[in-house]
Amino acid sequence: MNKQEIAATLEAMADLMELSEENPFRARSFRAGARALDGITGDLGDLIAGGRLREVKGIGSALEEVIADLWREGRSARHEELKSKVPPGLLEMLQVQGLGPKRARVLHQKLGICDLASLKAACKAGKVAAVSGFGEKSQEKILAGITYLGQVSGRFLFSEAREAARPLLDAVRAAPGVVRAELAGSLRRRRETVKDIDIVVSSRQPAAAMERFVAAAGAGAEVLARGETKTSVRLPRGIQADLRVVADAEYPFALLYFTGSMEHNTAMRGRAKARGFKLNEYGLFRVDAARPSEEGEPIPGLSEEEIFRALGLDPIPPELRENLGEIDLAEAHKLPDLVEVKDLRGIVHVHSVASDGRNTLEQLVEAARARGLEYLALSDHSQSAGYAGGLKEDRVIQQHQEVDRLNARLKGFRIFKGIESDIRADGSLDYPPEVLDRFDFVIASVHSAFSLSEDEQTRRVLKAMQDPHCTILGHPTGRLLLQREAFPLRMEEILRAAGDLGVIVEINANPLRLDLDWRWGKFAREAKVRTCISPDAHSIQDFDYHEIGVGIARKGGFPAREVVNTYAAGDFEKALSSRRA
DNA sequence: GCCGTTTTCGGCCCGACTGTTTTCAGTCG
Repeated sequence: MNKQEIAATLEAMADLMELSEENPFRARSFRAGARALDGITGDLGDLIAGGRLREVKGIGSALEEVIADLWREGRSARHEELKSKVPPGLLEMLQVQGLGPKRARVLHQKLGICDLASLKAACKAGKVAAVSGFGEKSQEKILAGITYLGQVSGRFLFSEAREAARPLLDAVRAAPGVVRAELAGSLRRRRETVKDIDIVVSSRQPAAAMERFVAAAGAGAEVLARGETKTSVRLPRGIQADLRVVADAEYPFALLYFTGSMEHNTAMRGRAKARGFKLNEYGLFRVDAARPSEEGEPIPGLSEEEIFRALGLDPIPPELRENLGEIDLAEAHKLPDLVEVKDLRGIVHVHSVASDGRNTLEQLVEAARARGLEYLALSDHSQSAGYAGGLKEDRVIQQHQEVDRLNARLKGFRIFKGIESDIRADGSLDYPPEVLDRFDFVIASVHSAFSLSEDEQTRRVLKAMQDPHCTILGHPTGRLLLQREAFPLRMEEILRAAGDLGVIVEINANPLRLDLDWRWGKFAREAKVRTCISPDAHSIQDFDYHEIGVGIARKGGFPAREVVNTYAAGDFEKALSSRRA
């Protein structure tokens, strides 16, 4: 098994432990172990062989043994034993919202329910409502949860979620009594995909804010919960949106709490506790050591930044609040500088209607200018991308004439002539050299043969980068998980080669972003890789993906030595040409 | 099961909401 598979197995084992009513803290340890495994840099095999796995915080002797077994044998006796105690279908039942291990177990014992299918049948037959501890409402909720599971995979693209969130946030901000309101959660952290929309608001009239929120969600939305401080709705397109209302004095604490990942928050609370505080979404309290059970003295008037400082930390930007090492960096005053929206000068990797984009070149230029950008690096699909209306040579020439006309007319804005050239299965680019010579830059991307082995895929990409025309390596770790465009690649090798060759590597909407940042960050810095933040935009709306790169790429070298689209147009052009020189 | 500027034993983040109860357990984030 590889590292990811082992982590997933540990999570499954934790579920199984909860289903079989083992010590809940043991289950928690397995979950922590899965996360710890995820955060390991370097080769897991080396750690295991060297007997150094136990040095990883959160992994002790029991987990070490299980992980080593899974790594070497692909199985663990402990896992087999757990599985033998629990019917396999019970695991999938935990995915149903509102159904946890305790109640899943009750249903199994009382009704013999052992999977989603039998659960659905029992609900329809009204048997679930008759079980003690359940009722009509529970039964309905479970049924709705099963239906929902079948409809939605559960995660949404950043741009889609942000678009859905905007009217909700606007409506809440306009509600009477509202002081402050902001997006929180994974949207504020700018994850490429998010599970739900979180909005935090401070208001003197909570009910009014809830009212506006529900109204803005529209008639097609389903209200999932509505209390005094929290309202949850499911929007018609399936995204859940949560609104939390707090008093204004509590706002920074609520924003902090609802922005961080669960792991980050847990770590922050643990840190607060270790320092004699209690941290929750309402405040930071100084705990009296003599009377630890009492509420404690709240520390008034802190901003979000000051909360970090009170805990001995530099303020951690939302994009980093994932508990992947940022707390240690903040303590050591070593947080990296992040690229901000205002740092971006140009937009790279954009498709127009000439291939499979939805906007004309003029529209794209206007949208880029409206965002204050100074240049646009145009890259329609190349000729072998028949599925996407890729450009044959004659259309390339035609497009270049159009770009020349526009550039002559535009003041203070520049369009660069590029192409997203398919990397063929054999690693070659799909135009002859004399055509590739016509472009200011060439993005080489994989769009086919995703099922090649990691070894074959790596060799293929390495070969494409050898071509002197290759300026930029397009979305090297797969474009989007949701579009199933992902492929295995040995990233360290790729980054090293890119550094040596002067090839710019795209960072764009990418489910492996954190791997790039944290796990390979040190390596990439050593390899001196240049990157560009790319939205791989197929429409003006996709420009939002540009902002996913914000907070990722580091100024002056983490993970990249340079982020080329933070440069002015002239320097960007030099960065492009430095490859061919 | 893991961990230790409280501890090698005894803790382990914490609060809201729901549905089912008549004071609370389960679930979620």
